[in-house]
Amino acid sequence: MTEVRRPTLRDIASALGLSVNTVSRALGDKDSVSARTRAAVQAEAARIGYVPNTLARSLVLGSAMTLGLVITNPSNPFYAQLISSIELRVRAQGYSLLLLVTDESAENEQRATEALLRSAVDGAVVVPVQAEWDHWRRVRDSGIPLVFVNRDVPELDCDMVGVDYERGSYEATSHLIAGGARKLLLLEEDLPITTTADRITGFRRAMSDAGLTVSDDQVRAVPTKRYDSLALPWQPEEAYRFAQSLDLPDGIVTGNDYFALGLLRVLAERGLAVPDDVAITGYGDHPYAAYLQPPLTTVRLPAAEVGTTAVDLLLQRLKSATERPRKTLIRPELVVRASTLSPARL
Amino acid sequence: MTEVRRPTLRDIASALGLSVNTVSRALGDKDSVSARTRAAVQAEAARIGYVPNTLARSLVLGSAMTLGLVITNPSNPFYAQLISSIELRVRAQGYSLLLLVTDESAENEQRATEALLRSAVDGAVVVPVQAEWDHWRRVRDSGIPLVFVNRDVPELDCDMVGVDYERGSYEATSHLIAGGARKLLLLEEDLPITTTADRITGFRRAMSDAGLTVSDDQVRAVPTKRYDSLALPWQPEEAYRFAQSLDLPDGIVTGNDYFALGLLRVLAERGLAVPDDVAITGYGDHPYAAYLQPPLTTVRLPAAEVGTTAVDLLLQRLKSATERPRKTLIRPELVVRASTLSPARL
DNA sequence: ATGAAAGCGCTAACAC
DNA sequence: GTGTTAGCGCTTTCAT
Repeated sequence: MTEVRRPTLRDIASALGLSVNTVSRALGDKDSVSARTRAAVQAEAARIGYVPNTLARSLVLGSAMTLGLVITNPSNPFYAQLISSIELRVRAQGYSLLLLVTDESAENEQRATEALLRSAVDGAVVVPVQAEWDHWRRVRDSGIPLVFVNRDVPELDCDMVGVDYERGSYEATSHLIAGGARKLLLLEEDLPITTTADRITGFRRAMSDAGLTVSDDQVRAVPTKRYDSLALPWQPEEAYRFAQSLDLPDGIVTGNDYFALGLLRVLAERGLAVPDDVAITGYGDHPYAAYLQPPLTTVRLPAAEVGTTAVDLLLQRLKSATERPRKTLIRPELVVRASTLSPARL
Repeated sequence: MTEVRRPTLRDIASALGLSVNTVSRALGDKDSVSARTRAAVQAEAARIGYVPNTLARSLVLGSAMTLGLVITNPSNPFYAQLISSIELRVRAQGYSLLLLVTDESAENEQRATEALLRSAVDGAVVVPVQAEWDHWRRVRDSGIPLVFVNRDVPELDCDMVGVDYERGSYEATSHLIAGGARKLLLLEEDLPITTTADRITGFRRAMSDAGLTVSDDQVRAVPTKRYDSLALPWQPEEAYRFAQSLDLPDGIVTGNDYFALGLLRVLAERGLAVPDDVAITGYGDHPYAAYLQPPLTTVRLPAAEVGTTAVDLLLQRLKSATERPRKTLIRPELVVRASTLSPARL
């Protein structure tokens, strides 16, 4: 492999006996360059394979045309879809995307903010760890707009796009109650994040609206291994172990599909029928949910819509920093399948 | 939000009555600056919240300390893990990561190479679409080292890290044969990529080694929707539909876990027992595989190892461009579960 | 140990 | 239309 010096504007200029400036305009501006010159420049550029140096361009323009994406865990299917939709939109708008993975670690997040500052991104889409936020204030204060996604940092008053987790949970719970369940259980993640808290709220509200009371042992957190995005932060395994020692009710709402998966095994082992003995709902509508035995009723998350909206908000914010921050919650959709469809109960 | 000018070396210099140069060295170099000056500079830098401008630095140094990752589909769990492991390693080495999603589209890939060239990345880890490769030659020839991952582009003679898909498929097939299956079927993706081809080879070889012949209708491609990374390129649904009209054998090897999922439903609907009537294997060991009914025998892919190795190869290549390209295949692991464990047959 | 000067590749003023 | 000049923020000679 030979060490190659990349062609610059100067190479084109000297080959054609023009000034660097003229070449620059010929390649960029609409007018202020004769058609002949422009054609000659473009021909020469193509011939030697000229590619503009974004670094130099960014330095003078003060913008790198780069956005940051700070995300906790790509192995979570919801976030994977988010990455795809965000990358798609960002690229369509002519920006590049810098990816930073935090693994639910505040320390990693802190380092990520430093990287964002150094790289001088024009803005960032952030799934915050929600443990600390002073470093985010620093980013915002240095003029880099942020859009929080999926979880908010209300202290900072930035744009935010999320999912109405409370509503999803409310609907799943109400659906179970409508199906005849009375003794309900909520199995949640033990992460200190608002998504989890919102689902708990939704569960409680649905119970309350149905005239049912909720005792403390009806809302349970499944112990979770953390800080390892090479695996998922939650596993069917953990829910399986946890549920083995559980006094099972007639309806279970879970905070994610993986929990439902572990649960299904426990129920099978105990010889309980789903949904006739116990009806269950998942959360996330992962690709396998429809193909479980029985197919899983679950809450479908609008990942692509969330991602796209986040990028659009960010780009708008880049144009006008003055508008007030907007908080958007996108409504998830309850997908009813056989794990809750118990004709016997209706 | 106030428009903020980021502090520069000059701000520190003028505040302290020093030259920009001295400040630069105080912040960087080991020596050649008095301890007093260095302390003063660092104090002032911290006070005003100085963050070096990577753009300017990169421009003069000729390296942006950025690597590219060009990947087809983050929603594929294998690639999601790859992204995590690569980002982790890249960041640990002080580099930033530019993410580009191609969605299995040659056109997107072409555009991705332009972005890589413009951004002047120091190198790139690439999961190639394998449809065209002239644009990759151009990237390599302009001095940007590439490491191909999971799929190779042999025409270009770059470093490559992959998975020994043939071996995984060989082992899965041999395992089914050892379990008593004689009439076997391979259900594969219909993507024109080497991973699929390699699995087919492994299947054929295992059959041949067992003295079994393979007719053309024993290797089938499941029709696949493509070009939409917001969803997966393959779905249980597709395999389900396809398998409905299939003459079922006593053992089925699938090219990914999603196919196995669709298959399980078909078998259940036909009243066939797994593994007693039909034994099946998946490919990928997705998080749900162990929790299916029955738990799925499948081939676990060493995603993290592949990702880490790829980054290490790339960084080595950045140091010495002269060594010969290395091709590494990492061995996957057959994970045996109940979908193939049929005591009755042994 | 510190400063002055040059330049990375590009674009934006301003002349002509 | 095109060229000249200046400068983005930083690092690297080379003086002092």
